[in-house]
Amino acid sequence: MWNCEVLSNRFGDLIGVQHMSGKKKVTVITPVLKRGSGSVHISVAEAIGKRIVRGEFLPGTVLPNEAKWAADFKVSRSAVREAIKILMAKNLLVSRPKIGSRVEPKENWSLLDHDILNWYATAPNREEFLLALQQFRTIIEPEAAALAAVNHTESQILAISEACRDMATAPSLSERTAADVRFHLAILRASNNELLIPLGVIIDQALNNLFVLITRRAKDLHHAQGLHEKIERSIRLRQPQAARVAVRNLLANSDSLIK
Amino acid sequence: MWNCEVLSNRFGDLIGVQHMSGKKKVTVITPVLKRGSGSVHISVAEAIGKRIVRGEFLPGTVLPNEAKWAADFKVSRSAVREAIKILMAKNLLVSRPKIGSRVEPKENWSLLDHDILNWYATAPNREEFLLALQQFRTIIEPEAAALAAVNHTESQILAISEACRDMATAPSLSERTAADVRFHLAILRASNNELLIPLGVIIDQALNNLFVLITRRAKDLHHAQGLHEKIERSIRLRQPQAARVAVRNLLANSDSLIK
DNA sequence: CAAGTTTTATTTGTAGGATAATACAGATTA
DNA sequence: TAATCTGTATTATCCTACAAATAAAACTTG
Repeated sequence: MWNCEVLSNRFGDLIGVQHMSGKKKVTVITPVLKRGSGSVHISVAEAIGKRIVRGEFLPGTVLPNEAKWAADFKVSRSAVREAIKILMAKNLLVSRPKIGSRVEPKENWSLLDHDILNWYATAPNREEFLLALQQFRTIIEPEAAALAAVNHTESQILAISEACRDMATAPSLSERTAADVRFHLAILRASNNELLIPLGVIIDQALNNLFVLITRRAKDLHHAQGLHEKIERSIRLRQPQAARVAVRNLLANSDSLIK
Repeated sequence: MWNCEVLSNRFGDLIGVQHMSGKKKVTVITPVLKRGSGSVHISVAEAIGKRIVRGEFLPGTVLPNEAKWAADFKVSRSAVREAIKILMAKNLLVSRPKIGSRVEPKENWSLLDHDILNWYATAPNREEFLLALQQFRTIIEPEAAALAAVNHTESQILAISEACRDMATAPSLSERTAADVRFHLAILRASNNELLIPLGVIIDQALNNLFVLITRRAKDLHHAQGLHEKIERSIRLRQPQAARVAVRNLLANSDSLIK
């Protein structure tokens, strides 16, 4: 008689089923596919991708072959192949005939990809990850704001100002966070350097991971709002240096909330 | 009687076949697949991806359906589907039943992806693109160098110094460029912020597009070498501010070569 | 025995067909 | 008119079969 325990992490998604026989714990974990949301190949890509990103398959190792994934997940080989193509496109692995799919060195991963960041956020080293995110923001955002102060168009500054107002009037914390993200993305767009725009995923990720830490005290929220408005005004008045400084102040403020 | 003209761009890859009947030029361009290099689905993804990136299918429009692509390229529908999954993974499009594959707004594209960057480099607006690349570098690289000056490990500074020496002793211009790329990537790694590493594709792209513009005069090369060595020394001696300034000088120098 | 050569086995790559699910558009009905 | 049903086009999924590539084993041959 087998005794099965369903494993799940603190984020609530299923990791697998651990089989036990008496006291002997069998190490084989049968992966379980989270069905229902989206199509099958997306779910498979997510399942395999998460396991790679979490370090279950180290760079250089070859994954089980397509037939095995298909059997494990109880899906067709085609679905597995499409999933693997997705992971290939994100440079998590390369696959060659007879060899199989080999996990690429971490350097090649498209870490700035929306999905990979999400998978990464569920990985063990969360604090370290959050600090890297914030450090990245302090590199990008002051300069983006300075560029926005110089280059923004009329409609772009309108978007920034509107997001800033939405932050002030947001009824809930989650809506405030959404407006916050909109605010920073609007600044990236207003920089009018299209290469900066993909970095929005970093901001999105950071703010949505940070907002649980943000203190709900009205005083702090009011202070943060003032910092945002200072950024908005500097950009609107086309003062790049002031914008740079204002963004640095804001980021220093949220950094202080982490530590 | 039909008169066909094979179209190719200045990079030598085939774009399509333009059919002509007398003086009436038919606008339909039959896509041609560049076979031979890599697998079919990769080629298909590249062919479709390039056409999207070049603006042939504007954001919001739906692509021809899978059966049509399969017929046009004379490949199986499975191959087309795998190609489309690749483009989905890079956020160029979303595909849903009954709707088809719709091109995503440009904002969502993973522009920092290696492949997309390459496809982008073959698009019409090259000069603009190069300027955006260089602007991006001036945002990232000074700060990366400053971080590297603070955080680098022993082996990391060794890699930087070695690449710097390789630049000086490189026998050919292409080898010099390769060492140049290695140098800047080594600095990104030495920053020890893993989110910065994916930005290496920007540097790679910039340098490999720039090197055709670089004057071959020995004096200029010697000057550039001095600028690189100044960066190397500042990082090695753990002087972040000096490193920042040195990188800015280098980038200003290469900017002057463009204009 | 050593070194190269051929064969074999394993895995991904490609093809094409069958069926299901989905979502929009238009017809039908209350 | 409004709600519901039905048709239809398209992707989603699954399946089977075969092709191509290549690592490893078996086999020559000097």
